[in-house]
Amino acid sequence: MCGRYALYAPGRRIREHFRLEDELDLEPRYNIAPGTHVLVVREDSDGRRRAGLCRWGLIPRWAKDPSIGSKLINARAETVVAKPAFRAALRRSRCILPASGFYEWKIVVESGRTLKQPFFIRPHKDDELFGFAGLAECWVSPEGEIIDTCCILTTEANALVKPIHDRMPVILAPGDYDFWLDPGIQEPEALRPLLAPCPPEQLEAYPVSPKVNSPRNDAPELLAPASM
DNA sequence: CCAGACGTTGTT
DNA sequence: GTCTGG
DNA sequence: CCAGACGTTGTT
DNA sequence: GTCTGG
Repeated sequence: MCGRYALYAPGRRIREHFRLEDELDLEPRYNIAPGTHVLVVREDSDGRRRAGLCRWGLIPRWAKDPSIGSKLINARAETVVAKPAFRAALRRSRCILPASGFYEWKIVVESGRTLKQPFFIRPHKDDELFGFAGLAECWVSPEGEIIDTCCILTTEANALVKPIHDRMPVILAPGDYDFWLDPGIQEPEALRPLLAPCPPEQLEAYPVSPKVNSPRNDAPELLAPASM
């Protein structure tokens, strides 16, 4: 799955990679957790790519209780087409979440004790960026409060991630960004081929300190390789 | 038909 | 144990 | 994902 | 809003 990630690339790099119209000024983040505001790339009505912020945790339009958002942080690519909670967003409101890397926890049973060892998974190529496939939805509370929300699609783990965890985020090929964001594509089955696990050669993984467990710890040292 | 859920992950 | 918040 | 709270009443 | 279960 994808329940924690990082985005520390300079705004200039993010802009280049995602071909954004506007300047970006972002603080680097090493520990992005659900429930917080995250950067999303969308296509506006003029076909231009725009960056925005959404709360991570999708709240469907029809929800009366926004706390459902804390459960809808991921959508399974294999079943997303059929799920009422994601159906509308998949048709009309796809987005991409820029990332410098993501965390997965490996369950390690050692002398009878169960430990969860966090790993950081990043592009194998230095300075590269990930674009996670995402869905967005705008929720309006009964009092009229507007909340932009999003979630991240997940898929089966590829060969590199599998020893750590059996799920991983959908990492789009840059050549697929346009198609994924195109609001004209309303036939969800046409999007299927984009949602495969990315090639393992594009990734590298290494263990990091359990300091990352604490969602409020956002220090750059979280990226430091740790021994297991 | 209406009522009630609508999700993923991991663990048992 | 289970839900909420970050 | 993990961490941390999880409740009501009455009083300040 | 839309699907599932009764």
